[in-house]
This record gives sequence, structure tokens and C-alpha cells, in this order.
Amino acid sequence: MTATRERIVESADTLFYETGFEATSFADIAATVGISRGNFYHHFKSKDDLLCAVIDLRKERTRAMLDEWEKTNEDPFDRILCFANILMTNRAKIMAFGCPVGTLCAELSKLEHAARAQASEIFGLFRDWLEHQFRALGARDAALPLAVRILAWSQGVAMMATAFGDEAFIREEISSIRTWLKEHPDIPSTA
Amino acid sequence: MTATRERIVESADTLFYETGFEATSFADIAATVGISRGNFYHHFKSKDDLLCAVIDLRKERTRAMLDEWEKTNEDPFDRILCFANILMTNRAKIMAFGCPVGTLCAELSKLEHAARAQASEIFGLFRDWLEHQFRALGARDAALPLAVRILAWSQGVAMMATAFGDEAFIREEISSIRTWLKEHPDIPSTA
DNA sequence: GATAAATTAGGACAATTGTCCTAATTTATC
DNA sequence: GATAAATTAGGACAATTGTCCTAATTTATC
Repeated sequence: MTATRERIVESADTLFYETGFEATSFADIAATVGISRGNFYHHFKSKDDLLCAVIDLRKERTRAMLDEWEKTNEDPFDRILCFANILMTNRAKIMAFGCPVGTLCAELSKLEHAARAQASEIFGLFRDWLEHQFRALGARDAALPLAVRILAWSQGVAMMATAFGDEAFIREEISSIRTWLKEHPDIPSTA
Repeated sequence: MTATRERIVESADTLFYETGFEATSFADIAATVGISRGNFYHHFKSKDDLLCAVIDLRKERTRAMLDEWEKTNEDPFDRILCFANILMTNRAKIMAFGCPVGTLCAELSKLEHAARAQASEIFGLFRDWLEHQFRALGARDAALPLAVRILAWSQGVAMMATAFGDEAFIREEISSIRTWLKEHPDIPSTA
């Protein structure tokens, strides 16, 4: 049975997000899952191995979320707005713990951790998906710059939300993103 | 003599930035400063106390930097560009360790650390200073939103730089910030 | 230059860390 | 239902953590 393994990854995912990778101990995870501490090494060969499993889970879930947005929205414009709206949907957690992707990348960078590049790939999934949407909107060569721009924008808003805890600001920025999309000269079909 | 205390704070400042607060041990700092490990407690009553001293140092240096920008630039427009340019000036460190202010805020949030609010005040210094500059440019009620917007923008660019390590992107974004400032309808004197 | 105060070195401390090992228990296989 | 395999619990481990204490040393005071 791999149920235990999945429960470990699930708990580690939450704890790594809410308290950080380094600050989360096996004792913390064991207490949450309800298993013995020495039992981890039957499922993972090290804490780094567990981290890799958590990152893989996040990548998988990110792909699923992006697919879902694509499936439930015909208009690429609306799809991009789905992306912007996660700031509002997850506002409580973002204000408390920051963006899960950004904060993990930052922590692994400081630790010079081998999984650093893997974590950045989650950003890569968003970037590529957004580029695809902008291209569908007719942005052509501007698609990639626009994708990174809106990704950076959302990261900036997330950081301000963490620092100042201002929910109204998040709402206003999402509104600004919508206006920016509609009026952008490089996006012919929405202008 | 307080020289030792200052050297401790100095080393801690660098190490907290480059490897994180939690991941930096007294042993690490002691090795850098070249003193005994048990010697810290004559200068600081705890690691949290040392963190407070580091944050105070950063706030002091931020104030000094902002004063300097104000002194060496007549035009508030140029002053704001000084702010945007730190992304380029510190690009190597930002790509390696992220923004020192943002990453500290994020880490302390996750740790639910008492000094969390203190760290956010560094962002507050930038925000208030930027608001002051936008007001000087005639932005009136738009000054505060514009200040937080450009602060968020810089944070987003810093995070992308950390994740993707793309120096050209930083350069392009600073250029975009300049254009944005010049053409913004809420800033009469630059439009 | 003697005396008091400030500073430092070195080690002890209890707690915690990730890791590993072994014995017990559960589960799957025939 | 016996046997093998997979899983788990519990504890040992060496290393490291922040913290504290004491004795030695340096510095300041008169």
C-alpha cells in the first residue's frame, strides 16, 4: 500500500509551505501523519528525496489546474484572468505564508539546494502556459515577455500581501491586470 | 568597545541574507567573525535579539540610501529611477539569494516570528519614500497606489530573477518602468 | 601601576536534528 | 492457513542547535 507515502507527501507539502522546508522536521511531519519518525526511510531515502516528491506533486497539481482553466474557458483572455484570480482565491494563505512557489524558490536558492532548479520549473509551467494563452490572443513575439510580465506582477502582489496584509490591494491589482490586458497594444484581439 | 557587537551584526546581516535566518547558526556567525560561540550572549540576549539588531541595521541603511538618492537628485522622477535601478545594481545577489527584504519577510511570516512586523517596516520605508516622490510629481491621491505598484513591480522582477536568472529581463523591466512612469496619466509633470 | 569593570574563551547543558538499524507487525502470495 | 514480503514502531547514533555558566583575559578608572 502506498497510502502512507501519499499521506507523508501531502503533509510535507502543507508543512513545507506553511513553515518552510528547513524549519519543518521529520518529527513535525510524523506527528501530522501519525506515524513513527524512523519510518520515513522505508518510503524516502532522505529529506531531500521527500522534497523532490513534494515538488513533483506540486508540478502535477499545477498542470492539472492549468488544464482545468483551459477546459472551462474558451477565451484565452478569461483563462489569463483565472491565473490572476488565484491571488484572490488564496489570499488568506498568501498573506500568512506568501506564494508557495516563490517562497520555496527563494528558500532553496539560499540553501543552494540541488532541487532549486526543480522548484523553478513550477514557475516555468505557469510561464509556458501563459505564453501559450497570449499567443492565442495574437500577441506573437510579445507573448513570452507578456507571460513573464504578468507572472512577475502576481509575484509582486503576493509579496505586498504578505508584507502589508492588505486585501483591498489584491483586489485592486487584479482589476488593474484586467484593464492592462484589455488595453495592451500587443494584444490585438482584446484591444 | 562595541566593535565586536557591530562585527557580529554585520556578519549576521550577510549570513541571514545569503543563507536565511533559521539556517544560519551561531557557529556560522562565530566562524565568520572569529570569536567564541558562547560569547554572543554578552552582546545579545538571544538569537531573536540579534535578528532585531540586524533589522534595525537594515532600516538604518535603507533610510541612509533613500536620503542619498534624494540628495543627489533634484527631479523626483530620477529619484524613483534610482529605486528601480537597484534591481540592476544588485542583480548578481538577487539572482542568487532573492531580494533581502522580501525573502526575510517571507521567512519570518512562515516562522510566525515576532520580528515579522519589524521586517515589513523596511518595505514601509520604501513605500512612504516612493509615495513622497509621486506626490512631488503631482500624483496627489494616486501617489500611494503608485508607490505600492512600483514596489510590487520590483519585487516581482526580483522573484523572476531568482527563479530564472535572466539578466536581460531585469534590464527590460527597468526600461518598462521608465516608460510607464513617463506615460502615466496620474503623473502630470512627466506625461 | 593597582583595582574594578567589561569582555572573551571554552566548555557544559538539554533538546533536537536527520539518519540508520532491528525486531515486531501487517499484508500479500500460494 | 503457511510462508514470504512489505511495512511499521521504537529506539540508538553522532552531530548540531541555542543557551548558559565560569574562569581567564583585556580594558578602563583612579
